[in-house]
Amino acid sequence: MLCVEDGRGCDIVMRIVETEAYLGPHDSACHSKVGRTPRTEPMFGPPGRAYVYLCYGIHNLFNIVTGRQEGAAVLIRGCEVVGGHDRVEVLRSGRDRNALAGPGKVGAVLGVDPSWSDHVLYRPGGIVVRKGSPVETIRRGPRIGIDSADARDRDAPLRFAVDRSPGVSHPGRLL
DNA sequence: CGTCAGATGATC
DNA sequence: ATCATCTGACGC
Repeated sequence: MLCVEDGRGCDIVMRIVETEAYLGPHDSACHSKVGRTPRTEPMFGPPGRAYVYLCYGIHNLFNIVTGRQEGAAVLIRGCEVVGGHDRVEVLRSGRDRNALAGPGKVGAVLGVDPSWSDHVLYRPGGIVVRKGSPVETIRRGPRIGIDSADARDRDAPLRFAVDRSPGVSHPGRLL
């Protein structure tokens, strides 16, 4: 679960339904492959924090840093909005009420930009990650949009999605 | 259903 | 030059 606490009683709550794993410098699809730079530095920091970057000059993609100092992170690719719909609807152009299928949409609703990198996600305030309920079926498949990676990394099934959730992008590319 | 172009800007 | 995307426009 992902909670946005704007401090005005209009919090947004969303269920994470699609993710991708980026394993570290040895993963040719992972940003940390270039080593420590101003942009990738957050990935080498402590886990449980955010890594946000601007993608294609338009979309801010939201990641959760996972490894200790290893440059690993999880990209949040899809969510279902379960609370604060009124707040969200204004921000979205899509028609499906609570489905945020695609990392750019998730980032837009979260209202993040790269200045959110390093934000602590396990304490109240701003954006908080909470434990959700167990899920019936999780499907997996290759990651999306990483064609320039080595074939081995490109084909690795490191994308995970809740079966039949409307918040999952590219459902046809799951195994 | 599929593919494709264009928008758009930080990065190294 | 590259790029972890989205949308709308096509064609089948």
